[in-house]
Amino acid sequence: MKKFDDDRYISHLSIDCVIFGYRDKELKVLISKFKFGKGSWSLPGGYILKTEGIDKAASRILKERTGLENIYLEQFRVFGDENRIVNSRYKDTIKSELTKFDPQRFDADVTDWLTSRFVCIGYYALVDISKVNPQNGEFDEYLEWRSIRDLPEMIHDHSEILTVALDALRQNLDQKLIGFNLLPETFTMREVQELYEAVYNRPFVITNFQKKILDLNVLERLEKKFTGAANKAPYLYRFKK
Amino acid sequence: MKKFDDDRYISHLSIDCVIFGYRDKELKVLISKFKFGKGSWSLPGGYILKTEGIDKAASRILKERTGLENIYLEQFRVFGDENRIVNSRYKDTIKSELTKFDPQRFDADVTDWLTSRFVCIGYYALVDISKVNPQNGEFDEYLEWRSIRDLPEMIHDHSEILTVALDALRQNLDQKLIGFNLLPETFTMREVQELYEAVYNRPFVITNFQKKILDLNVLERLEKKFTGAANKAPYLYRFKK
DNA sequence: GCAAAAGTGTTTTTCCTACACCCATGC
DNA sequence: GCATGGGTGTAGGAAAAACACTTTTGC
Repeated sequence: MKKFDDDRYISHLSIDCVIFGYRDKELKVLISKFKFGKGSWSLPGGYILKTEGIDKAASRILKERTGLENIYLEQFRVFGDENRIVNSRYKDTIKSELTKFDPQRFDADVTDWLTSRFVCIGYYALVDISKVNPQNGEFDEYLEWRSIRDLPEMIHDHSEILTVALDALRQNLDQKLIGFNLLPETFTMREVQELYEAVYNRPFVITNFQKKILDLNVLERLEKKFTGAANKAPYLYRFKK
Repeated sequence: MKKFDDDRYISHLSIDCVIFGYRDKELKVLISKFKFGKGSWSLPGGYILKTEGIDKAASRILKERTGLENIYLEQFRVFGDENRIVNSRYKDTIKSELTKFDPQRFDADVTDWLTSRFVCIGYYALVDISKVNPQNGEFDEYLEWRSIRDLPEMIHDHSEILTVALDALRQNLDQKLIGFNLLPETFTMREVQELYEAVYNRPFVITNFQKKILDLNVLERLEKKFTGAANKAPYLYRFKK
């Protein structure tokens, strides 16, 4: 394999993505079992081409891992402490494992570049989890949807990045009406409520929740959904474009 | 003068600061009459040392221009469009004027560096305007406090950055109780109200405003302030630490 | 009919707004 | 006393929360 071409990218600047999905009444995050650094977990990330806008770079990185385009994306914070990588206890392991893995592709220059000081722009993404087909990146052993209530130890400051992303999501979910990006095309009111309960980790009163959401006037009611259960069939809704 | 040492800084990454102050019932921004680029206006900004955290860099840049330390600072957005500098109509003028101004300090390498593509981290700062003693930076002809209702044309995308900063301030003023950073140590309730009116550009009902602020329970009431005016003396307040 | 869940309507509470009123101050 | 602005109390209304009730569905 040919040498990793760090020269195409802006140095010392990276993007990390917190990809949120929703399934089984749980808010989930797509994280990567990292090939290097003792098999720790990491957020999907990447670098910015010298000729590429940062939103474009984030979209590209997401496309690579999820296969999806036009994903809902929000920049939420820059992480730029001078020691965030340099003092990381993963740094040296990663460096030596990279070299061992492929000395052609990762020579000393490249591993220095990869493990140097990085300022990281954090983005979070909201996806319809059923549409995602996770694709390993170059540094991923595999990707996995993990519940936000059951997160493993993560590399560098990625746990902190994730926490800040979740805070930002909680702040924006209501205000910007972005929650529907986590649901399929059509959904019942109960599903919306369960999503909110998963994000905020607290119950809502069903009748008031329904009123609140319908009063927003952003949903259109479709036909009923007959599940075969012995109870009244709920309406399906769709987000108005 | 010796050559501008771009090698100390992370390349393609900059910080711009929107410094808010409050005086004469108006919200003001400290902006710089730029020495180059036809004397346009610009936001105070700077670069990040390779060994320096970004918050630290922002503090340093602010210290240089205002003389103050421990300023309230908030990161609010990254501006990373690939064309934000490259396609700017100011780029070529700035480049040639820099060279003419000091060919030793700004040779071709340096001017290329300075006018290359930059990703810019936006910070806003809140200061007690009476404590600021504006200091020109290397590229400033002079600095000036301008009302947000009377802003000049600005270089590159600095007008947009300013607009986004003001939006972020409006979002956070209430929520994070940061407004008091714009006021002196002690202040009357009316002064708080006038500050809010300046920021949001709308009137508040005085009685209800007072109740709202006092109910936050973050102010302590001090002695009265006798102004010599023929009316009841208002209380002074101080922000509880 | 019955259990389960959906959905609607009503009451209660809380919060916000408007406004009337009293208070301190200097002349 | 009086004009001026500071500060408090209260009534009305809108929005949110709590709760009671009706409807639909499959067995």
